[in-house]
Amino acid sequence: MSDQRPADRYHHGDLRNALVGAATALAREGGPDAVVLREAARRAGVSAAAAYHHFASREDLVQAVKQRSLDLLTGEMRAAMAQETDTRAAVARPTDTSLAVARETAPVGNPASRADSARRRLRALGVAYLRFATAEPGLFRLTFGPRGRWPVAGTHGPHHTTTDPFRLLAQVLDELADAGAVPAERRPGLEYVVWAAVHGTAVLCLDGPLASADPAQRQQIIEHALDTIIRGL
Amino acid sequence: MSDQRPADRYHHGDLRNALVGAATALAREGGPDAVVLREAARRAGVSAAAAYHHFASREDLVQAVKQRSLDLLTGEMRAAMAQETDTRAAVARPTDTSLAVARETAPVGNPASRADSARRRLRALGVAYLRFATAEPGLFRLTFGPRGRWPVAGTHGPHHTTTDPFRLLAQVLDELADAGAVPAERRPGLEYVVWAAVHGTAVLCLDGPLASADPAQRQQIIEHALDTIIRGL
DNA sequence: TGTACATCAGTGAACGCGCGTTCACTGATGTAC
DNA sequence: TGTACATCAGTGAACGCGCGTTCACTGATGTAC
Repeated sequence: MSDQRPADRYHHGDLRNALVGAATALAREGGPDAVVLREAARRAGVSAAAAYHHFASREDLVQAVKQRSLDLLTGEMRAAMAQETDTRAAVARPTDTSLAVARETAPVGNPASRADSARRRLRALGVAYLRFATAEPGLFRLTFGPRGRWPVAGTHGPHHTTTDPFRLLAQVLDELADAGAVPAERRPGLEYVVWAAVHGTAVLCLDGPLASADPAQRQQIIEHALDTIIRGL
Repeated sequence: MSDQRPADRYHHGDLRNALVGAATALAREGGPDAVVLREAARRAGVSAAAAYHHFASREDLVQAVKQRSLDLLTGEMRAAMAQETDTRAAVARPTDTSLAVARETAPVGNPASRADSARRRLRALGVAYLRFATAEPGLFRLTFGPRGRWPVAGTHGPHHTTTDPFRLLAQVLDELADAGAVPAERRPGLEYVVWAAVHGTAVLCLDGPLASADPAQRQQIIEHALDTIIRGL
């Protein structure tokens, strides 16, 4: 799937997408500062001015890239969580292959096993987040830099108008609280605490002292961090 | 103390310092991208070319700002820790006003009280780090951005050739391990785990979803995060 | 104490760069009749 | 089915911007004799 326009056509047909694609590639290669409108247009095989029929400004284009990047992360986190849910469900009910999210299948088993399974899912979410960060450092820095596109909680009730990764995290923490693995008084705001710890680990791996560590050591720290967070709940 | 050169003098006398000072002010005001060599020279009352007698390049100047910023953070963390040490020492020995760092006065009291006091110091370090981040977001982003000036552990033995904040953290964690509050097998790499959690909290407060939260809520999350980390050790 | 001179730390003008953005335009498309 | 025309999505040249950096230079300083 090339973003390049076919040479024989005057109209591109899907230029907006092509520009976002090219800009995303730029971000992937060089992070936030590498997202250059003129270069994205060049890669799409189009004049720079053409971009202004689709975006009000460079910033507008960058926003679109951030959104696309966040969508990618969301997809991976959903997949990681669904897989963990499947695994668990498969143990209990071998024939169930549904992709239903955790909440719908959670109230199964005794509290201890429910807590265990929620902890596994929480860990899977963290692993997915960190995998994305290390696999796509450019996109990660763009999405979570200053004026980034952070997932945010909605203001209208729980699990409503909420961007997905945040919602997934909230869901798992609710399960842990329901199973008694997190005292009720500690539940409020816990999303931010867990997120901060995982995000900080990503930053240390990408830009911090762990950037120059060898992958094995990095992986060890990641495990250590996830263990510590879960233990601290 | 103005960085501006006295109008009647041709030679500045302390231009290098003045440039770093002006550049630091720029970083304070606008973060990494705001550190513009020409503007720093302007503020120092000097031509842009003059800067090249003191720095090889803009990047060189930026490095100096990063170092200065890290020194500021180091100072605040040392102070926070010394104060917590003093408080503790004052309880035990009211007349002792020395600024000796914790390690030198640590082996006092039973393990439980030593652990408690180390936990208080760990918390104080975290609070100081977060206070710096929120008080100086521009410097913080510069110092801990990509290609930042991260404190790093030295390679020659423990607590050797180590930048200070890292060393302080390692010290407190050693105390906790000595007091039995951290199982020995979990001690290696724990600096990075704790640092990641605290750093992530800072990022969420500066650039993330907590940036738009009111200070009271932010403070609450901070306390929650520190509690969770310490509990998870 | 005075003078010649090397050295250091400034000046100001200029360069090239690549960017975001605007402009008047033109080619292609599709719809009304 | 053909034609007029509005609309949309491109072009390419140009603009201004502020930056980092270089250059040949000059004023101030301090040291050797």
